[in-house]
Amino acid sequence: MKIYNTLTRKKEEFIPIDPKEIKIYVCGPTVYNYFHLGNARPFVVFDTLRRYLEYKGNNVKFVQNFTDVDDKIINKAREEGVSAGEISEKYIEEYYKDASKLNVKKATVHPKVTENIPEIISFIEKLIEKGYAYESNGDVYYSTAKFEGYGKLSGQNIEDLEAGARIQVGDVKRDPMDFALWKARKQEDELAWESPWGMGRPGWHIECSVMSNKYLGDSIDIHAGGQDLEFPHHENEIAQTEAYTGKKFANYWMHNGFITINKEKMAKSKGNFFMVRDILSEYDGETMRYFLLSGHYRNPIDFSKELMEQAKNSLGRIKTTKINLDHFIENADGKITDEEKRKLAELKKYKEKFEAAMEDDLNTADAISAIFEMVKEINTITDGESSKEFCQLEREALLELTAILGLLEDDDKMEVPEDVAMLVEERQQARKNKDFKRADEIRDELKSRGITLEDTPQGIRVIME
RNA sequence: GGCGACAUAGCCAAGUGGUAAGGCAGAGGUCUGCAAAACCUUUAUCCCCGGUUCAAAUCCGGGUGUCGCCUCCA
Repeated sequence: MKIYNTLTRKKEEFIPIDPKEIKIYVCGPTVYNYFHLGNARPFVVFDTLRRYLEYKGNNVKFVQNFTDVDDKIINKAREEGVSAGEISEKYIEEYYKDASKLNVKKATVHPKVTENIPEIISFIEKLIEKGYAYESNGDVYYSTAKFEGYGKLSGQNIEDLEAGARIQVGDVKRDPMDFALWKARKQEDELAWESPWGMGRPGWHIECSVMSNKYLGDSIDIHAGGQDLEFPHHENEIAQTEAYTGKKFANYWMHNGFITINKEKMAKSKGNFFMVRDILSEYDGETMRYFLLSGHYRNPIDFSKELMEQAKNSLGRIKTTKINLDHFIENADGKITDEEKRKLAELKKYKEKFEAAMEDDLNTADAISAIFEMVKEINTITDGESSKEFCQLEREALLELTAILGLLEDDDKMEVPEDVAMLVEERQQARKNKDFKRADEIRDELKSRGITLEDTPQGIRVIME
């Protein structure tokens, strides 16, 4: 598989450090609110990466943290008059709910900052010992000038960054580019822990270095996150971890592009964001997931209602094929014929195209096109005459691919309610008696309840939303 | 000021040297009591200029436009 590596700005063949266990770290959410669609993109994209690697037979250790110590959490707790812990616990729960709607699997480990304070403290102590960090008034700062490779991920150099002059120069820092590893407590009600430098809490960047190191070891295969984390967050992680271990931190750095609205980045600070929770009231999670995978992960995707409608209709085409197969399977019989075996073998070419696309830096847009080609083929070669076994095998072939993208997993077939079944029966009688007026009435009535009736040569089909 | 990304049909979107995938929407048709679904047909020389090459959407140079990072941010 080829992966575009931000570190080298090139697509590179992916070679795991230990083929028996691929190690991936993805920066997770700060849990002070529901997450918005922009936050959702890396969750979905890298979940898809994980699914593909697992589909190819790999064992993947996937770590995604929860940042449960942060100014924003503390502020929210103050606003609501509850503890920071209550806020973070609540939104961790809500994260799982929304993530599950998006078919994002749980990580192998979801570590929290609050559970790793001793590790963070000893990590910082070692950085001080090695001369990469210094204490100042109860804070601890990382000395960027000490780390030779600083800027290698983002292509920046310290002089240019300083010239940017957007960084606050404080008395406490020796250099404007230095960043906090540990922050002294400023108010009594702040979340704080005992440390060699007094009461305080970890800075933002150190947590990912520590948790990645603790759960995945000194060197990992892939570190991923949104493009906006490239600098300074990931740059700082490299500086911390490599200073600490003396080894290369991550071999591959992957960054997803932004979700935009009217071409502008969706961000909480801009106020132009849509919570996944809110979008779910209008579109299901799979539609959102499809939407997020319909373009290449490194390109921006513009969010709008119109595009969500397109996504819904597109995904609907794939779903319909599955529903059609289900219907054939229910009404068909028999073993696969030789002719059908030949046709089934033809479907392999779409699987090959799908894999080739995924191998090429996770090109989900191209992979989806392979699914559509397969869908068309299945629609063409399947009818009421097809054997049951053939239909079942086609269904498997289709769902094998959609599962890699985390789509078509909502398989909860709803039971047709008694009253609906009776209306359907009445309509069938009406049609038999050529009372099409009554038949259409019933169909319209059910339609208004979100139930679609379709007459097929194999009998009536009831589709419920 | 420094660093970077993008520009393909009405819309979305692949394609990084060999003559434009796929989807949505639209139009026409087949099928159907009518619908739906499905199938068939139909819609582009790839922002502009110049260069390299037998050959460029694809490489190089220059422009124009849009966006992002450098500050919390996925």
